[in-house]
Amino acid sequence: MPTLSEVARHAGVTPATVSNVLRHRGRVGETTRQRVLDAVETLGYRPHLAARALAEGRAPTLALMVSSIANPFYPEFALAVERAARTSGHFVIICNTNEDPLTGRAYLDQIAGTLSEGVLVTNANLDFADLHTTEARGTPVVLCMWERPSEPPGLPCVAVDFRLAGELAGTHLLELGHRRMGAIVGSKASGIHATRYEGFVDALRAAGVAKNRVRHAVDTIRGGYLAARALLEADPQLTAIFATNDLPALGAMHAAADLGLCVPDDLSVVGITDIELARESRPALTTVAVPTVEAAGLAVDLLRELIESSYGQAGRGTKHVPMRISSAPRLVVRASTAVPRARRKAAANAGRTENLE
Amino acid sequence: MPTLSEVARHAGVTPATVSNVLRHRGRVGETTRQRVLDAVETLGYRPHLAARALAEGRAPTLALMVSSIANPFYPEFALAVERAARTSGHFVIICNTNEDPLTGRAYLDQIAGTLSEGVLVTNANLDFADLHTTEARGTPVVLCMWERPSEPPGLPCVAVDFRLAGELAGTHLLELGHRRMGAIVGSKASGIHATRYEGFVDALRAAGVAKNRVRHAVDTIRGGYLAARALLEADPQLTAIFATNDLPALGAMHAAADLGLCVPDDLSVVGITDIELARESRPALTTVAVPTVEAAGLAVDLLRELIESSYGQAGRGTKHVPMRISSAPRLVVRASTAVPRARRKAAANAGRTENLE
DNA sequence: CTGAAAGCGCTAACAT
DNA sequence: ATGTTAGCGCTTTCAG
Repeated sequence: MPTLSEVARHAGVTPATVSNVLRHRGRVGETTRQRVLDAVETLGYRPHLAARALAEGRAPTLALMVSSIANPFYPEFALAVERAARTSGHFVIICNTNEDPLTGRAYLDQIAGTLSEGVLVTNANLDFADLHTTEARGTPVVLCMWERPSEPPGLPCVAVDFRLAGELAGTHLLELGHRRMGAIVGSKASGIHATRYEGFVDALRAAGVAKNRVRHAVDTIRGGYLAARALLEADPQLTAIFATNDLPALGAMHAAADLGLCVPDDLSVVGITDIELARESRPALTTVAVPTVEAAGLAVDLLRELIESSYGQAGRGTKHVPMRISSAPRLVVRASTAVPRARRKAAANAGRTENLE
Repeated sequence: MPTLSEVARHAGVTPATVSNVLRHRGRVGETTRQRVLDAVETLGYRPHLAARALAEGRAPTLALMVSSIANPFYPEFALAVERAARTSGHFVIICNTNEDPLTGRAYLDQIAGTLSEGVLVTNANLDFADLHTTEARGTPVVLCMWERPSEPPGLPCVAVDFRLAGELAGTHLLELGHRRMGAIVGSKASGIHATRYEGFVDALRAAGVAKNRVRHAVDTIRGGYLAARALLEADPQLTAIFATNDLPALGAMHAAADLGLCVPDDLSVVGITDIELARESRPALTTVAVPTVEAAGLAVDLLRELIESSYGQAGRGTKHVPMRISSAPRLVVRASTAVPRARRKAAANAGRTENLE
């Protein structure tokens, strides 16, 4: 592979000049510029990114920490992150922590600041102390999906109002006439979904509805399935189930099917996130859409800014921790929610009565 | 961040020695070794990967080219790749081509050999010429999921016998008694699924069954849905549908549902791959499982070997192109396939008759 | 067993 | 407008 100096020699200039024309820095005469470009072309020169990284003191990569890329939310998010990262010439290294804080730490220790100039963190179950450490070492970190805009974490982040998401789900169910509902709260270990559930409960409480059973579950279709079955067996009168994530919501639909319940007529189901699968399920899942792509963009932008401003390096301690807030989640009504059957009958009767009048 | 020399100074030795103890190279006295280790510990030294990459002439990353990480197969594969890569100290940079050869080329041009010492390629719709170019420039490339073990491509690869996968699917349907089947062939553009379909057709042909309608589709649930509807509308007598991938197969199930057909009683559906969703669908999808994790492991191993042997750099042209073959795909019977209804009735009648005798 | 020295390919002040 | 000169942090012969 040709190097800068070879190109320089070929063009009859010095490496510095070549570097300048390539990076649009400094002033370079038009003729030499052309000569250099030609040399680059004929030699097929490509800058050596590792060398450049060393010289610049910054590698053109971002580390994206995820718990497991196999969870369908992450790929969608990762794709958005990659798109955003490319616009600033960054590559993304994908780091699966598998929910293991030690794996996460190992990643941070190895690449933060040495191969990546920034770290993006999703709910990867990382140790916050480790994140602070890497930040203290000079590598900016941003949390990509903070759940509580009202309670900033100690780290730069992009917050999404997940409490509102839960509330919207609850309100929707309430408006349809549901009064007896179940809730499936995912990610028990990390407790990260608590906020969503709070929002849901708030909605019910505001409406004076107290009937609400909860069940924790792992954040998968299967987890939701199991939780929903338990919920439905404990209280067969439930007319609706809210899940803090789409995957468990999908599982709840399966559980309903297995119990001979028809969704949405016998049981309404609503989730949160709006992953692609939500659109593709049968019936299509009503869910509260979270601005994933937007959040990814905001996160990358924020990280980029922190990098430029060398956040963390300078006056540590006194600076305020930036937080960006994404646009609000919004309800997407599809086919998995409806007026509960009992109500519908009542409404039908009412209608008939009216007709008779 | 502390550097090697700082550690050296702190330990009263030279950088070379520190490097040696850290990399278990060269002979170092036990006492100095300990001293160095202590210094590393107290200073919190972490090797600068970019610097090391430059000095060693090789960056510790692998580029994984995928068409779109949002397609659920890729995350599963990517996860396996990352796991395998880590065992040799490699990080993985995820490169979404979005099916665009130009994007793919841009990635290759930028990072191959400059930030990544190897490239892993899935069906990312890359230009083979570009791959050959990067190989010629000295960066090993391996194709991760070559579909025809009998026809090696010109590049190192891991092959999976996808013809057999199609055949297994066909045979399964045949054995259940299906005679009138439809096929959904995905990824028309790249033609990559043709082999799977061939296998399917071979099976039918061998059984003397010619009834088989084909339809091409994009490789998504929606694509499968559309194709299945078209198939079923064109020939309502179809008792089974084979799809060259799980996603379209899932879509076919939805189409059946919308047409009032019960899977598997009215229509059997079988796919290929066995992505996680196949286990989670309702009914669970019968499919031909492909050894994804194994293939990922083989691909990383192969790539690693090529890197060690500096394949491509030395005696170009005369070498033979290595190919690894994964274990065979195998049928996983779940709930989406069954004996066709007509047959079942016949069998029932036969049974009754026998009983009467 | 350890140190000295050169250099990986590039960038960045500073000179000219 | 271009050239000079130092490194970036690490590895790696080759001496001692």
